[in-house]
Amino acid sequence: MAVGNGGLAPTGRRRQSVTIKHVAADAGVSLQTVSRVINNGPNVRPAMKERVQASIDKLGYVPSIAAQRMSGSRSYLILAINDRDRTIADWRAREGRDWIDQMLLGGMLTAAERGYRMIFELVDTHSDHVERELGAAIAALRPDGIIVTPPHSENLQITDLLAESGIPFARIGSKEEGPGIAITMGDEYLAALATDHLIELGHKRIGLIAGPDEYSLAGWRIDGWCEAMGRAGLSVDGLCVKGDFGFESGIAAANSLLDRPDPPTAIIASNDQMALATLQVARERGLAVPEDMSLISFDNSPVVRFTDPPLTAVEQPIAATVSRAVEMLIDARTHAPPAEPVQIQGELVVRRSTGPARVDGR
Amino acid sequence: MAVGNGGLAPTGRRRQSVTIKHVAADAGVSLQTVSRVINNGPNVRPAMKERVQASIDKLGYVPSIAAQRMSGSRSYLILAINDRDRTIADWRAREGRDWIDQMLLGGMLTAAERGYRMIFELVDTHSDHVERELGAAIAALRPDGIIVTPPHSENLQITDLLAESGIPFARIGSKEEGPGIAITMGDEYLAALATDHLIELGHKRIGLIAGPDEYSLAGWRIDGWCEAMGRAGLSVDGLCVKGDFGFESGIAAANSLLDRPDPPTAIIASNDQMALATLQVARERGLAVPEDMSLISFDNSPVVRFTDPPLTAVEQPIAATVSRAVEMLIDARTHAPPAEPVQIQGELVVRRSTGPARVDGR
DNA sequence: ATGAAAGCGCTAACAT
DNA sequence: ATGTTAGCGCTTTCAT
Repeated sequence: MAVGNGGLAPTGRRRQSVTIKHVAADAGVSLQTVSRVINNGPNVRPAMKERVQASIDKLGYVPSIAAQRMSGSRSYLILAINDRDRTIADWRAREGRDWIDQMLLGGMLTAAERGYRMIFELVDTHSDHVERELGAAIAALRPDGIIVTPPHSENLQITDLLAESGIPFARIGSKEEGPGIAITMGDEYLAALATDHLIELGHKRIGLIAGPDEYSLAGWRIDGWCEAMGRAGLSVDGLCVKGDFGFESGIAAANSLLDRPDPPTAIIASNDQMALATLQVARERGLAVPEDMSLISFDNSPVVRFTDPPLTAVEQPIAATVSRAVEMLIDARTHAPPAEPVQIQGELVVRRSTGPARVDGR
Repeated sequence: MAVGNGGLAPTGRRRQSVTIKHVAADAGVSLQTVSRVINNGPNVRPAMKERVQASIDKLGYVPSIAAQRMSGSRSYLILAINDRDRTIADWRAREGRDWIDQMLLGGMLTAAERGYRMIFELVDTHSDHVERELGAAIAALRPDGIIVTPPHSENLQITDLLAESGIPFARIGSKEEGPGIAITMGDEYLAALATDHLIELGHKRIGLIAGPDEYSLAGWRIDGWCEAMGRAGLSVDGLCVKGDFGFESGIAAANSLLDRPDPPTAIIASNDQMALATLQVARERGLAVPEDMSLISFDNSPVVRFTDPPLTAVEQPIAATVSRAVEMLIDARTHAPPAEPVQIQGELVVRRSTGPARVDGR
């Protein structure tokens, strides 16, 4: 017979079995005191607190988050917003991109530690009803914090709406000034890191397949690559081609790079899909990787470990980033969040798609 | 006064901007009538309904789910429970298992269509505080439906607790009688299908690497294989070895199968991890796949498309299953859910790891 | 077919 | 340091 339900006749409508009232009655105190204990409020004598806690434990009482929300306090909900089309496309493709997984788990575990839960919501970016969709989610849930990812995190229509809602929010993949906590994964540094790795291997012509302008992080990766090339005194002329993060665009970009009279001996692709495409192009052209051409990928989703050869890749620490975002969002109640963009550092995972440049320079 | 935050002074505590009251005032009706319109209740004249709906649209009103929950109605929340250790291990490993992704998206999209949201929760199976963990989640959220996956779906401690809570729940991967909606993915049929595929290719000795007894579905897969072998007049003697769904156990199982004086010419592994292990063992032994040995995997997670060769695999329709579960759970308010186990059919995806048996029988 | 009143479980504001 | 009161936004009685 479970705990709780103590004196309650099982006849009535089945509402919440054990409420704050039961606890108050059991401990012989007022509702308020119980509430204070639950919320670690001040002005409770240790002895009192202990007694109430004992009743809570005994009855197995857990506060209803709906009721907590109602009375003007927290909802204990963190909302994570992702782009609908992109998320569904990835999901359908089943090609092993696991950023939703990483977001969910990174966020969920951290949230759980603090008594919060995460809810995911898909929202169309390119749509005149963004406001309605997002506004509805906010109104329905009234979350205590919201996490937005690219491209939403750079969509002014969205960030303005969030700012107006008064709910703390984190912009992942954005370093713009403005409302909300900006968090990045050090794209510029990582691109430079990847480039340096290739330079150390003796490569002189290092191509970059960039992402679309719509994403600022695509630009930061270009910056990092340019910076590292410049530092080494290497030219970047004609070595940067834009893709759209899709496989097909990667094919085109890789071909355009390799069609040059003086083709790169190494290529950095700004995401896994375009790297996979580049790998295929190399194979079609009879170029061995890494003997004839080195390749580095961005994202490091699981699939790049299973290609032949496994790809050297820049790891995007998505779980850690979302986890940190959740923490800052929860803390925003009490401490003011950092005004400067927060950076969660990724790293380069060296595998077998990168090797020394050929001495003949080809 | 007050569309949105329009007239609201930013001074006061910021509560829900547009409430049912605003709508009632705007439409010049009682709260009750608005509530009836929201919930598609009876006894509202079409004209009235239209007028209220107009106000709702105009003000952009969205009901607060917390308030809806409070007043004894629905919470519009579906809770999905997964095993903590297994989920975290998969996530950390980043080996491309995507069942969480499939669950989340399959469930989330269907839930969203009906105005519901999904929340994920990790619970330890092997723990004396299952009751506390699960009970706390239920008490805090009061979801309208709960989805449990293996091994939870076959844990009596858990299913009993759920039954007692009075909240509709779905047991995925379980066909036991008892409370809750049982849903399976046709494991027995699928195992037979895989076996038949190999038999048609001329294989006579088809090994099975089974899953642990803890999972009923492991048994169903054995049954399906046995049945197909029997139908074809083939012996199963010594051709079934148990693993635990882990890579290492797959290595051991594959070795044990291939060490036989009369080794199988084809192997079915009960999940992807063990299939990957089998592939590695084959490679180590100099067996070409599929020339020397055919291999079929269960689950069809993204990674098996990227191995060399890509694996023929049984597809587990996780997204469809969870989607169906969500639907039945939501419908449980009105229609009684099916008493018989529901089956969502998977399929066999033929790739390049299966081929004709060698004529010499080796 | 509509409205008024009561109350869900909890916390904020105000006592004491 | 503790208790009392009012009310969050909504749905459920129970009128009319």
